[in-house]
Amino acid sequence: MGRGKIEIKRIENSSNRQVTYSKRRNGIMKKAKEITVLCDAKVSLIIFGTSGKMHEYCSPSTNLGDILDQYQKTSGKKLWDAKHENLSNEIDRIKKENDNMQIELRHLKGEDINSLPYKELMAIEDALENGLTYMDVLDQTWKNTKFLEEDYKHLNFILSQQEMAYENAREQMDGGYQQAQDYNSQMPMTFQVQPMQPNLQERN
Amino acid sequence: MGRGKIEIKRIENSSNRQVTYSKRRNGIMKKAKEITVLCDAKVSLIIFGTSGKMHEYCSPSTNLGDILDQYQKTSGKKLWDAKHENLSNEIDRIKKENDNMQIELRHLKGEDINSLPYKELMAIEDALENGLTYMDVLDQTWKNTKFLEEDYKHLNFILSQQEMAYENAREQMDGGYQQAQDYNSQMPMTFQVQPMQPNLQERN
DNA sequence: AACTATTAATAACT
DNA sequence: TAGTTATTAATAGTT
Repeated sequence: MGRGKIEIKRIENSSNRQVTYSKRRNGIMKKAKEITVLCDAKVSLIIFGTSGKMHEYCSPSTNLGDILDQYQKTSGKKLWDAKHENLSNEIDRIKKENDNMQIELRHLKGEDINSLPYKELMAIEDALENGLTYMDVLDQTWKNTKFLEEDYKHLNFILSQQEMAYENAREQMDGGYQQAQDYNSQMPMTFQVQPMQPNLQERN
Repeated sequence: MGRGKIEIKRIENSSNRQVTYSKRRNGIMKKAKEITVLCDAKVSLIIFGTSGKMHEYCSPSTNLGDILDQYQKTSGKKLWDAKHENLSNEIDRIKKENDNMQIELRHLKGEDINSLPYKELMAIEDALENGLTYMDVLDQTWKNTKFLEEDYKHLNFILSQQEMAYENAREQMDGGYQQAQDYNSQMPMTFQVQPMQPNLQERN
C-alpha cells in the first residue's frame, strides 16, 4: 500500500527504515485502539525501536499488570521468574507455620488436660523438625527418665524417713522420757531434706 | 476500508463484532510481524477477546520477559517489582506475627522435649509401628497422663497424711509447748510435692 | 469462509 | 522532518 509494493524484509536504508517505523508504529497503535473499541478487546502493545525508545498502548479498561496476570493464567507461562515464585512459596510456608502456631496457641491457652499430651507431642515434633534424629529424642528422653526415677526414689526416701520419725516419736511418747534428745537427733534430718529437684514446678 | 466507512465505536451485533475481531486481530498481528522485520523493532502484542481467549505476538529476537524488563527500565513503571515489594512486605508482616507467636509459645510452654517421659515416647513409637493413627496415639497419651497425674496425687496425699500424723504425734508429745508454731510454718514447704509432670530440664 | 467494493495505510516522492 | 499522493493492503458488508 504505497507507491509500490515492498518485500517484507529489513529496510537497509536507515532513514527509510526510521520513517517506515514511525509511520507503521502509528498505524499499529491506531489499529490497537480501534480493535479495543470496536470489539471490546483487551490489548497490550509494547514496541521498541532500534533507538531504544519505547511506545506503548494498553486498553483503557485495564492496565498492563492485569493483562500480564491474565496472560500467565491463560498461557501457563511464567513471567516473573523464580524470584517471584520463591517469595510466594516463602509466604505459603510461613503462613502454614503461622496456622500451626495459632492452633498450638489455642490448645495451650485452652489449658485443658488435653494440652498435656499435646504439648509433649508438639515438643517431639519441634525437636524432629529442628533436625534432631529420632534417636536423639529417645536418648534425651532416656536421660530425663533417669532423673525422674531419682526423684521418685527421693520421694520414697522422704516418705520412709517420715515414717521412721513418726514411729520413733510414737515409741518414745508411749514409752519414755528421752524424747527431746532423740527427737532432736532425728527430726532435723527429716525436715531439712530439700527436694533434689528444685525445679519441680507446676506447669503453665 | 470496506464496503463502507464505519464509526469507531463498539459493534453492537455480537456476531459482527466477533468476525471483525477475528479479522482485525489477524491484521494487527501481521502488522506487528511486518514492523519487526522491516524496522528491527521489538514488539510485544497481547490481545484478549471477550471470550477470554488470548492471542500473542512477540518479536522472534526476544521474549516477553526481556521486553517487560526493558519496559520497566525505560518507563520507570514497575510491573512485578511492585509485586515483589508487596510480597516482601507481606513476608515481613507475617514473620513478625510469627515471632510474636513464638515468643508467646515459649512463654506458655516453658518446656521442651525434655519433659517427655521415656516410656511415653516408647509407647508412641510402638503404637505408630503397629499402624495406629496419630489420633490414637494422642488418645493413649492422654490416658497415660491421667494415670501419672493420679500417681502424683496419691503420693502427695500420702505425704500430707504422713505430715499430719507426725504433727499430731508431736503435738501430743510436746503437750502444749509453743515451739510447734515454728515447725508449722516451715514444714509444709518441705513436703509440698509439686506434682504432675515435673518440668524436668537437662542439668549438665 | 470466500468475495469484492471500498476505505485505510503507507512507500515513494516532494 | 513533515506533507502529498499514487498505490497497495485491509477489511465491511455481502454471498
